[in-house]
Amino acid sequence: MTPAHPDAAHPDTALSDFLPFLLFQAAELTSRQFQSHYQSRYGMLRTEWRVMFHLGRDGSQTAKQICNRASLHKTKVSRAVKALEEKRFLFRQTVTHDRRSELLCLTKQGQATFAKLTVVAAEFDKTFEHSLGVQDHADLVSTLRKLIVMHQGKG
Amino acid sequence: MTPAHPDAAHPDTALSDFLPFLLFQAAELTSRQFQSHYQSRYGMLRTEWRVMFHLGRDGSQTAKQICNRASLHKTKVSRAVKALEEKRFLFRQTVTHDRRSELLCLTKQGQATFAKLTVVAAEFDKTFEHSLGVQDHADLVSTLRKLIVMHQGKG
DNA sequence: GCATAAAGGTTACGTTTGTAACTAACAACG
DNA sequence: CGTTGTTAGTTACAAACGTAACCTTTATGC
Repeated sequence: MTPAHPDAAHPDTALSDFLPFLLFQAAELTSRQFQSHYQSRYGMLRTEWRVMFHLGRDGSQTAKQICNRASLHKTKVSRAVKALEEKRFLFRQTVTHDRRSELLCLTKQGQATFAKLTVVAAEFDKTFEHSLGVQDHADLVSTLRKLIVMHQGKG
Repeated sequence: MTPAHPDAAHPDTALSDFLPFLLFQAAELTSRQFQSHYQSRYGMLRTEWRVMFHLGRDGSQTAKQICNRASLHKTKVSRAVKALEEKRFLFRQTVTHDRRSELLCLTKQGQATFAKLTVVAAEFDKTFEHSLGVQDHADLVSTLRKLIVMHQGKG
């Protein structure tokens, strides 16, 4: 249909693909497909769902911890927390020994919503396992984890 | 250091991780690290570099084709093209048989910049190959390509 | 041919984002 | 203690983004 490489110079050193682009594209396409589940039903934004996921999975924690674990910028987290708070999905609990940071906790409603979304997310994840195969899916997750750890803290 | 899972309910069905998040995190961390190469030296934005990459790799093509191949929204591409044009990295060529779309072509300067950036990108990609191992790196690329193809056109 | 619909792009507008500056609380050191 | 520096988090502002509306040009139906 589309003629490939109409006028590109293709030396042997050419880059057939750039990993960051592939990652971005895969992330974007898969994220978009799941978006409707939290956006239309609960009015949540992507970052809000991400923050909720971390709170639901790892339990109450400070904003800073979420930043580190999810590689999210602190202003992004700050705004998502505010939004989730206004929607009564989480509340803040002051930590006695350090009043700079607050412990973020899911409310009953937040926990319930997390539970529902997690079920859908797990099903969504299953579709990857199904289409890629269990082994390739596991390998992908494992490799991505390595990549993330390696690039953590490199600014 | 940080106590894990202070108060999370963890049934067997719990989702240990969500693939879209892993993809996003990996994409974000790796993209950010490469950003300086095109941003500080050439004043390019991420989407501009992406558009230039596609033009350099696959040759002159229309905006629509870039949208499809890179999974980028048409307004994003439109703005990136405009910016690249103003920086004299590309020019537009009207296609005789269909005056709605224009063929986007890299200028000499654009080609030169692409060539330089591609070398750095290839080196950057090599670091992945080195840290993950050749086989795992190849598997990752292959799996990501499958994922992308599968989710292409699912809106 | 003329009306209608659809495709390729651009523009307008409101929302989201990132950078930088800021506040408040703690830590270190004299 | 008091000064200085650092950390957690918020806010201000400008840049970038997505949705929807728009303008052209091409395709379709009659």
